[in-house]
This record gives sequence, structure tokens and C-alpha cells, in this order.
Amino acid sequence: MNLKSLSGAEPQAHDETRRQLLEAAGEVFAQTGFRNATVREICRRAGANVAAVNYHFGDKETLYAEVLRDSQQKAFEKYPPLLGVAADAPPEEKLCAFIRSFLLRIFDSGSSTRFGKIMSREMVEPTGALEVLLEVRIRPMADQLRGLVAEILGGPADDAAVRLCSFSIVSQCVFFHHCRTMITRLFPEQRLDASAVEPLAGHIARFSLAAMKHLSDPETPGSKPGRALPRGAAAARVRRKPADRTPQGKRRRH
Amino acid sequence: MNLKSLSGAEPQAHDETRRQLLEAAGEVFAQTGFRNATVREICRRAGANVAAVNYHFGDKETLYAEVLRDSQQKAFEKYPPLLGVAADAPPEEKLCAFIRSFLLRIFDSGSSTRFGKIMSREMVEPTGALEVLLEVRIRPMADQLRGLVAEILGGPADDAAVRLCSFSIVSQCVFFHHCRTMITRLFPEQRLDASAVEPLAGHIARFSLAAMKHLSDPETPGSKPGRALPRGAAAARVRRKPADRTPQGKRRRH
DNA sequence: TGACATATCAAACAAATGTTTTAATTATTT
DNA sequence: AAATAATTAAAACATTTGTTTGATATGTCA
Repeated sequence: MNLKSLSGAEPQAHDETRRQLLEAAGEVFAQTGFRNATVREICRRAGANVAAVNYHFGDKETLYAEVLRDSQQKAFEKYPPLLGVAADAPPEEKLCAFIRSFLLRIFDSGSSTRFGKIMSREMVEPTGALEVLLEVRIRPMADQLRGLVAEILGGPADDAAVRLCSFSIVSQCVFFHHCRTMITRLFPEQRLDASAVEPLAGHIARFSLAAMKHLSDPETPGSKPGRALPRGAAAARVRRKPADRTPQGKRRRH
Repeated sequence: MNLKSLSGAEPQAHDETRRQLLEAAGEVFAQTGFRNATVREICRRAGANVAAVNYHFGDKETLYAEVLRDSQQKAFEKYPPLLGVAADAPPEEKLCAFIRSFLLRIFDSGSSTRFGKIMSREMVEPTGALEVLLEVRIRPMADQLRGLVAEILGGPADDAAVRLCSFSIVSQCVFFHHCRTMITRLFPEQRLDASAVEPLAGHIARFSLAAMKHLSDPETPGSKPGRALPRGAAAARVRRKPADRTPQGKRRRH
């Protein structure tokens, strides 16, 4: 007897299992990462057999690649980099949109949150699946941002300066996601969900624009690049005192 | 017969194994993270038996906690937050030192690099060992930074603004470590080791100081906080076309 | 030297996990 | 309806991995 027809939740039973696997895998991978995720847990959530992943996707890794591709596509479909601004808008306004979209892609409470979570892990522990995404999505986005920054900075294009400023902008965006754990523990009052996007995007945009507009002001301190570091001053080491030598493990029976 | 005395590399054989375990564990944990690291690999590098970790530390987790404590202590001993500035120096100068120390702690090519690598992973996947570190090291450092920022911003202390600016500063520092993978692939020419610290610190300091000095300038765009988002515009989804239904796995024999 | 605590080692254990196998079931086509 | 292909299911497999065990060796101290 067909169990599916009894449960009565499947419109077409054709590749329903496959879809549910993808869905469940998205949750699990986002929550625990590629390596920590188990195909058993994925199949359990999908209501499928343990062998289902291998049957439908070949192996765990291809399933993961599929999930990454899927979540990335959905995230960028929903929040393209220049969401809601005209093509001829001034670069400052485009930058605001860029930042806002970036944060939305990370903080959206829907299933596209997966993208942010998975990307966070890919940063620390990249898998093969990152390669394609890098060329297809990340590099074009990086180019786009550098273009905006160059426009805003004005004057003769200094590649290094443009790159560094782009880093500064992106870093502020990813920070709130990557360091979420730490931020939440240090500042429990700091909201870190979709409702936080507007204020955060506002701050990042204002901070970065103010910085770029006045980066070359002569009065700014800290702009002495050749400044040497008094390294020796703090290099004095404290000798570690010999501590208790008893084994730290569970007490042995001797 | 004593193998150690034959190999002739141990000054005092007392807790030499323990020390070597700690050293090897530092490498392995930094390289692969807590969960991916195997005690077998650690013991192999330490030239010890598989049981050594459990004998000397009880279990893998306590060993990890010990490694984190150790690397954190070394990193902050070598690079305290306000490395090389006088106590009565102006806040701008202190901020420069703060940023430089932060980067040095992350990029130092010695064994203290472990601290940065391990912390990166703790961010994404925190373990119990993070708790103590948070209160002992991170919170004081966060307070210190907020103090500096408040001084630099001047005027009436706006807690939220101070916090956001602190985030902006720290985010730029951790970015270069956390997103190392991506940065290196996008910009192979960007150096990301100890030699990069001075230029990076210089940029971050200049960028952030310029931002804070001119954050409340009226001419800065992007400071319209209530700006609504045209959400509906991009929400149109593309229907996925039904694709080839053949199983993706290894061909079955049927 | 002999007794006792400490340390090391090889082997085994137990649990987790990605994958495969074989059979049964369901869907599709002839 | 019969035959064939696609899918699901239960069990087993093979490997990895943290930990434990029991024996053996080593160092210390009476």
C-alpha cells in the first residue's frame, strides 16, 4: 500500500521525496554545517529512508552543493544587489541599496537565511561547492561594489584604496552575521534579525560614506603609514610555573 | 627500555608528553577545528600513544579548552590591546594601537596565530570553552573600545551610536581573518600575513576615524532612517521547470 | 632491592555515520 | 494485464573515532 497517498500531503509524488530532501538538507546544513550534518537526520526530517540521499543525489556532497546552489539562487532572486534603485541613481544611493540587500540576504527570516548561515561556514571551512559560487556570484558583486566605491571616492582611481574601502564596507555587513554569537552574548539588547536590517544598514551606509568622503582629509590622524612598532616592549614572557603533575583524566584504578 | 632517553630530545621527561600534546593539539585544532580534529592525529604529531590525550587531559574537550586558554593567553601577552601607547595618549592614537594589536593577534606568524584561527571557528560554532574567554577577555576589550569610541565621538554619549561604531571598527579587523579564503581567491595579490598588518591597520584607523569625525555631518546621504523598502518589487518567483527525473546516484543494476 | 605510583602502549570497545545491497513496492509502458 | 522501470525500505557494511582496558615499563622512595 502507498503510504504517501494515505498521508495526503503530496501534490505530485514524482520527485516529492527529492524536494523534501533538499528542503530538510537546507535546514540541517544551515544549522550544523556540512560535516556535522548527518544524512540520517536529513532523511528523518524529510520522512524518507536513509538510502534516499544516495539514490536521489548520489552522495552527501552533491546534495550539499545542490542546497548551496538553491539557497544562493533564492537569496539573490529575492534580494538582488541593487534592490529598488534606478539604474541612473547616484552611487551613494546605490551603495545604500547594496548594503541593505546584503543584510537582507543574511537576515531574512525565510528559508533564504540558509544562504547566510551556510556562507558563514564556507568562509571558515570552504568546500568544493564554493568555487562555482565564487565566480558566478561573489566576483561580479565584488566588482560592482568596487565600481560604486570608485565613483564615490572620485578623483584618480587608486585600485588599492578602492579595494580597501570595499573591504571595509563588506566587513561591516558580514560581521553582524558572522559574529552573531558573540554580539548576542555581549549585547543581548542588540537585535539581529530582519527588523534590525534598516537601522544597521543606515549606520553602515552613513559610517562608510562619511569615511570615504573625508578619507583624504589632511587633518585625519593615524595616516602615518611608515609608523614603526615598538615590538620589544611587550615581548617579555612570563615563565609558566610547574603545575600539579597528577593526570587530569578520570582517576585510574591503581 | 626507555625510548625517550634513546631519542635524546627531551630535557625533562616529566610532563614532556603533556606539553607536546598541547603543542600538537594547538596546530591541529587551529587547522581543522575542534570537531574535525582527531585525537589520533594529535597524538601522532605529538609522538604519543592514542591513549595519551585521555590520560593527560581526561578527554578531547578539556584538551581543547586548555589549548584555547593557552593560545589566548600567549596572544594577549604578546599583543595587549593598547600595545605601545602611553596611558595619557589621545584616544585617536589609542584606537590606532587597538586596531594594530587586534590585527597582530590575528596575523602573527608565530604559534599565536592559533588564537585567531580557533576564534574564527568559535564564532561560527561556539563550544563551551568560549564562555570563560568571553567574560575574561572579550568583554573587557569591548568595554575598552567603546570607551575610546565615546571619547572620539565626543558630545553627549549615545550608547547605541557608540556601540555601532565599535562594531564597525572590530568588524573591519576580524574580516581579514574570517574571510581570508574568499579574499585570497578574489584578490590573490592581497597579502594576508604579518607584513600586511601595518597597511591594513593604517587603512582601518583612517577609515574609521574619518567616519566618526564626520558621522553627524548634515550633508552625509543615506541618513534617512525611516526609508521604506519596496519589498514586493523583487518577490516575483521564477517557477522551476520540471527537470530530468533520472536518479543522480551511481547507476543501479536494474 | 622491592614496593608503589606514574606513564606508555597495543589492543579492543562502542557508537556514529556514509554508503551499499537486496528485496519489496509503486508507477509507467506495452 | 503483463512487463519493465523507478522508487522505497530494512538491514548490513565498512570506516572512523573517542574512549577504555589490561599489561608493561619507568621512575621514585622506603
